[in-house]
Amino acid sequence: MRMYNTLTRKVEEFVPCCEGEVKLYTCGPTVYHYAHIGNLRSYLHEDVLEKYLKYIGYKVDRVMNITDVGHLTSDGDEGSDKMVNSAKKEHKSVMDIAKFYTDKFFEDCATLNIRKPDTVVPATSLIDDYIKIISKLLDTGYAYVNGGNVYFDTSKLKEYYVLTNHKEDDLLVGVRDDVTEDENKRNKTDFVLWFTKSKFEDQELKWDSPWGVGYPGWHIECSGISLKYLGEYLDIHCGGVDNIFPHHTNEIAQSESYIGHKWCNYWFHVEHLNLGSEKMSKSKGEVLTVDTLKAKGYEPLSYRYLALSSHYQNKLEFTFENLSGAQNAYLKLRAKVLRLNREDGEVNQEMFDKYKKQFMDAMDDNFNTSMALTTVYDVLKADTNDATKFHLIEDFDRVLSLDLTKEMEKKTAENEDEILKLIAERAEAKKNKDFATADQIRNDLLEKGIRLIDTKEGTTYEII
RNA sequence: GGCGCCAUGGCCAAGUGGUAAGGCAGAGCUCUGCAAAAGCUUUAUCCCCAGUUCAAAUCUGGGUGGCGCCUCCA
Repeated sequence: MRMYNTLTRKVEEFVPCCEGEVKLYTCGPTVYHYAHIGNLRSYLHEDVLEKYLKYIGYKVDRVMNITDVGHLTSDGDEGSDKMVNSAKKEHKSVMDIAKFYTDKFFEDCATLNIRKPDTVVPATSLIDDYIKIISKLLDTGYAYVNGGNVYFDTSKLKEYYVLTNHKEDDLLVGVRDDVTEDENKRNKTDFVLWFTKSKFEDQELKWDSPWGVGYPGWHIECSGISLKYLGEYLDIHCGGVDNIFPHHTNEIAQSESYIGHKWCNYWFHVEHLNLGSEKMSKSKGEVLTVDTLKAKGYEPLSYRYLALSSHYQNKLEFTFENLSGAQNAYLKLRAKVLRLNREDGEVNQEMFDKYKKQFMDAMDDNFNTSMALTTVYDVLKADTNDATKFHLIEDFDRVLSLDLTKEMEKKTAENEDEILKLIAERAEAKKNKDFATADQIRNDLLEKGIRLIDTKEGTTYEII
């Protein structure tokens, strides 16, 4: 399997630290608002990554954090915590907010068939571990205390910008108007490990520490959680591209300074979903979520199909027009698969192996999900029996998770008897060449949201 | 200002040196009372200019356009 590694900026063969096992860490959500579909694009591709690793036989140990503390609106002294802001706005406690949005996040993931990692760790659960790491960084000279906060000293590193090509002199600090520069930093790339200069009014988010009552900086949690649950050697660390700098860069700085050797070998980053004209202003509280898609009548897995149809390293343009196209394609594909007669004979092993190889070649090539999807279409067109096709697609769906072989839920109308009676009346009318009556029945039902479908086997209906 | 990404038919999107996958939409045909569904058929020289090469969408240089990051964001 070959994958792009942000660390080396190359596509390279994946070799885990321990044979047959993969240690995978995912930067999880910050739970002070709903996850929008752009957030979910990352988790969706990470889900494919995890499932494909398992598909090719690895034992995968995956950990995800839940950021329920320490995300500041600004890194300077004026900062306030987003969790606290959210809680204030919604008149709830911080922990209530965190729980509400965490549950909602995993509910949305489930809707998109994104598997919940085995280990999910709230950032607030490991404060002692962060303190231990920070203490050692202070002891070894990688950190310093100034103005009440503990900072990481980036000048102590041989190389700080391991994930990007930045040069320190070129970095603009405070490039955004709403960010104030922290005067306590020795170097402009230094970052906070522990805050005590807090203006929080809410006591729930403060902990005692050797440096005073405060709270951890927002990079330390990922280092702490990962080191605790996955050990000192990590295989793959994933996240969205926007995490590359500064979050992941700082994680590497902290973790490697703490453990004293290389920490993570592969960095997997998912590009952004471009909301473009559909962009909804977060400040107005209009976030484009899975629920938004549902409310607009979309089948949520259409979004998964849309995401899989493009490469995770490319930006994906989201418009409802694109989603509609994906939905058409998805529903047609699913119907096609369900029409296969899975019992029509033995699986042709030669064909099975041939297409499985095609699928794996696509996925092995830096997760070319678009080609993998094309393989599904190739299977449907292949010169073999339905049983073989069905079992191939069922096999691929362990990774794609598009429910391709799952029976669609047949929605039964409450007044089904009545509808069936009308269908029979219409059939009778058609038989008598009374097409006016037949069409009248069909149109009447259509107005009530029932569409009739004529097939060779007779007429059925669907609820629109 | 710095770093980086991208540019393929109406739309989405593969392909990264050997002569343009696939899907959606559209069109035509078959089937059908009509329609729907289904099936078949069908639609491009790859932003521009120059270069390297027997051969370039694919490599190099220069443009143009779009986008991201540079202490909120996946």
